[in-house]
Amino acid sequence: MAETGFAGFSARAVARRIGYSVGTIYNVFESLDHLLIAINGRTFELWTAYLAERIAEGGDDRIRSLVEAYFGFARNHPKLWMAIYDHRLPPGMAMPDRDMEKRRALTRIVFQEIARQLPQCTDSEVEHLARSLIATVHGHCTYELNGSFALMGEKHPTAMALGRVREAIAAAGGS
Amino acid sequence: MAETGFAGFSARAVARRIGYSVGTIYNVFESLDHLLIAINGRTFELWTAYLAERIAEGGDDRIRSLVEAYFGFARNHPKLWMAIYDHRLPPGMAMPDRDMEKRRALTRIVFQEIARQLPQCTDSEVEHLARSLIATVHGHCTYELNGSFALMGEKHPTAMALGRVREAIAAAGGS
DNA sequence: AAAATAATTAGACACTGCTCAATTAGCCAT
DNA sequence: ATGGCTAATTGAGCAGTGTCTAATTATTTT
Repeated sequence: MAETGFAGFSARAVARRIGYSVGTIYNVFESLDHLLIAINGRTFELWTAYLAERIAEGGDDRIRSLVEAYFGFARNHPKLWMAIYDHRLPPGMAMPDRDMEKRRALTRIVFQEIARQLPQCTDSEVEHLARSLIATVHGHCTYELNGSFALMGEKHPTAMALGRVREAIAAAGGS
Repeated sequence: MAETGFAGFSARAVARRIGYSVGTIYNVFESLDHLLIAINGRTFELWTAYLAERIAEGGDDRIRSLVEAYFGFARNHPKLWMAIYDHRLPPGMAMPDRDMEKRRALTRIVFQEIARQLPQCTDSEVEHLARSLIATVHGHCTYELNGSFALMGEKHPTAMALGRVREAIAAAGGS
């Protein structure tokens, strides 16, 4: 996935490279969707670990560390990162809870850091804001990776995202 | 595209429904990518027209009209809207200028409205901010359409996006 | 060594994007 | 009308895809 990207990914190519036949993959994974969920779940774990480490080892400006680590992981693994959002579950299918939890773990890190900046806010307020800020940074990150920002001549997407986050935290009464 | 979505879209299905064979489609469009570019180009035109109309017919709060129209179009045509971002050009291929222009037209509307709120800012400042706000709203819209916000229990994505936009304009010295 | 279980495979099915020689349709001058 | 020319259209074929299953091979247990 990291090499081919979502569009070029196929179960048959995986089978070839691991030296098994297609059938074996379908014995291990119920369907291609399940394999993709597993791959994206792993990506979420890597991403979460990367965020945690960069925040811990970063300086006092934890929000800056968070935003830059968000971008950093996506830039280091662009195809893995994009695959997370390229894969859409077929209508009837629900994501297994184990994989949902991997996604929540990343969200929780953001909650914690926003809460730290807004000690006077309720949990509910923090969660609302955190979700909005995740969407904000996600949007900037998407435009960076798919080349839209480059096409528009935008050279500092990370700084812009950080600016938006800072303004929102300030508006909510944070530091 | 509006019915099947990007993943379920195929040239053969198009051929069946227009009563032609596959070959004809490939005589008209150089490749499937070119057909997808044409479809997404049309979507951009529809979207731009919708934005312009809603801003013109909306009230004094033009920023609200803009953000709500951005979301509104995506909600009215979720599969068409998502197809814009689902389709990625193969590495070597460049987007034809006629289609690039359709995308710029939408961006220009946002520039104009941001500039209106920030008469004291330079064009360059407005363009930077506008790009960032597009990314911000895009992120919220993506999370709404792909169900992430619903999963997280977020009920007012449009209001959140509008809030972020308002804060950013205020921080830049706008009204 | 035999029986039972688990792992693995190859092939078939229906689908995909894409190409191209062969056919059909439309038009125009004789 | 007829023949000739061009433009439009076709569908079979290629290599690829996800998915399923009967048959085979490995492994473990008895």
